[in-house]
Amino acid sequence: MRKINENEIQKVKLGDVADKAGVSRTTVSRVLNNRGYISDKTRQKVHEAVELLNYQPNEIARSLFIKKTYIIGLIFPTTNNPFYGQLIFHLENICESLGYRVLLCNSQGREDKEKDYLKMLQRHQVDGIIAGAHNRGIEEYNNQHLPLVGIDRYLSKNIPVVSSDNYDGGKKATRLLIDKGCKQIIHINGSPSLETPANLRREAYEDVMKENQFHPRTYIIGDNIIERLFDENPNVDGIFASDDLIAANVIREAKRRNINIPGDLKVIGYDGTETTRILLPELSTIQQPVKEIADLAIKLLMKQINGESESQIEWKLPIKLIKGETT
Amino acid sequence: MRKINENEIQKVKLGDVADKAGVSRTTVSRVLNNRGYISDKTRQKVHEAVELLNYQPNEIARSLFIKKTYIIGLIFPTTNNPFYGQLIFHLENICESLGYRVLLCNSQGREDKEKDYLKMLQRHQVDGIIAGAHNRGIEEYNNQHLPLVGIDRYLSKNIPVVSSDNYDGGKKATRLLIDKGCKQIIHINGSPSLETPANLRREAYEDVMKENQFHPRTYIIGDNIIERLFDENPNVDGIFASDDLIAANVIREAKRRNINIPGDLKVIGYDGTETTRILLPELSTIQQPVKEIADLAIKLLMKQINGESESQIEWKLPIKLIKGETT
DNA sequence: TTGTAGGCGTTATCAC
DNA sequence: GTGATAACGCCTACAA
Repeated sequence: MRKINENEIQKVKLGDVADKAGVSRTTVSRVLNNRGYISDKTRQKVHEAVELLNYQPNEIARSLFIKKTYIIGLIFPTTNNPFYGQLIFHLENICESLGYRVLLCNSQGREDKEKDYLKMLQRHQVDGIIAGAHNRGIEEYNNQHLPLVGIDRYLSKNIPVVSSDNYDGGKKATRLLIDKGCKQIIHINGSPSLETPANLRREAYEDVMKENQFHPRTYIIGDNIIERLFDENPNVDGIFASDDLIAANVIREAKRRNINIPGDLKVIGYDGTETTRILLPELSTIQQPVKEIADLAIKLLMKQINGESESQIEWKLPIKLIKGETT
Repeated sequence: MRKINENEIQKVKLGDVADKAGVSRTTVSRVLNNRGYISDKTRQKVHEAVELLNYQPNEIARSLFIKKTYIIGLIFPTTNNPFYGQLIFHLENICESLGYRVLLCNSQGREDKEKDYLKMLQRHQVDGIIAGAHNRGIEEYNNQHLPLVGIDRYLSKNIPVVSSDNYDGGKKATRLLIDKGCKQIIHINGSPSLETPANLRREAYEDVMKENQFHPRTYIIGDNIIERLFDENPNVDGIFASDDLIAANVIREAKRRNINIPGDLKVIGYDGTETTRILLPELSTIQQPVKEIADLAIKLLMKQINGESESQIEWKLPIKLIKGETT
């Protein structure tokens, strides 16, 4: 960069390199992009000029011309959550290794924000979007001629969804509680109206309960839900929470009520993120294969970006039961 | 968007809107950017055409012309960490409210990655960068004529740094342990060669220990550090960990060794993120004002972006001591 | 009040 | 091998 005057900074551009090297801009471009025939002498002159001026190509101008930004949009509720934090870490990581950058959007589970983000990402000409926000279906996703992948979230009819095997997770969690002798098992989950594959956790819970002649009872996350659960079910002896943070809250409330875990009450969560494993290692949980989910999501997105076809829509990755000390 | 053939999708552009509305591109641009005088009739015609074609301005082309992208680069070690996850959440949030988007970079504490990211962000013409990666000083930050702010991290001589009042935090943590009767207090911290304000936590610890005629002893994070600490200090009765995750690991190891907390050993962490408060609510800790840090960092960055001057370099925000059940 | 023309920094096509 | 030149989609003087 060189200063024009005290306030304005002028970036070095292709033409400056060309002038310095005594060649045309075309030649510089060719050298930098390894295209066509270039004499070694010219190539070297150009490289020297690039070094000397510390030239950085302007990706904006480049993107405009090649109609590709190498930017992927990520729409998730929030990075302030161990599961999404870990997932986004891997997504960004993989993108980086493929030469893509990542535009981050925290939708906070708000439909209006998600729609705005979707528009914004399109205006910025992202090459694709991976979304996992916990919203109801957003019709805007339907008519996008844009590479799209959902994680744990149905976006639209033909958009691939990657998730852990939620049904299997729900089954294993519920069975563990039953095997451990629980008689009154309650499930806590998000609103079933959010059309997410996580609903399968509830379905599995209900199926397994019925198979075993138990009465399923699901509490929907909301204000004071955990206190209410305990108040209304003084004999509850097993709780399957649909994520680890809820499980932690259950454990705290149980402690407050002097309910012994796992003696009087057994608790199992869902997610099994690295953060949870460190902060609450004793929690029994269903661990999602976060990295594998990220890998697959990117793979499916890249297929779309590269115009390759893929007919499978739903992808379920195996979960792992972690037996801790809370069951 | 309209299809040209089966495979190619052509985006709607300004010219298409102009044609549809029967005006020039200039006029459409003026309407959309609210510039100059436009008759109500024309304005309406344009808006109708925009609706009809579902036109989305191409921000890439726009950025190229106005030489501003409204994109901020964020360089942090990883979103897979409660503190950074929460911090990045707030940073993104505030940016969004100001009309800026965020390009996320997980440097993983690797100097090479951080340098690459820095170049990449410049090629993408970001309007500014906020970095908090845990690296040694990277000289590339010196010669950037680019708005820059560090969080808990000295980037370069004249780049503003925002952090919590680490010295005060270290002081309060150490004092709490002393007040609670601990005699052999050990501190665990990252490498002092990382030039981060977090070093002040150690300094404060050492100062307070000396003031009280105690012998300070700091363990540097590394392999099996916690086991070693316990092996080498069987009488340790107080541990001040420089973050909550380490504190959690200490607690786990103590449990494994049947050391009673807080009876035989008192533990205090640092950060006090929302995630920690949920997963490990009993932990005593020093809570950082994460949202305030984010607010201030963005404010300082925007000042630079808008060319306003600001002479203060170091900014320390007040922490809060949380007395839990581990002390 | 609206349109024409030129340029933002890069790349690709076509000459030479 | 290399160099003009015309895009990419948008915005803003300057004209009309």
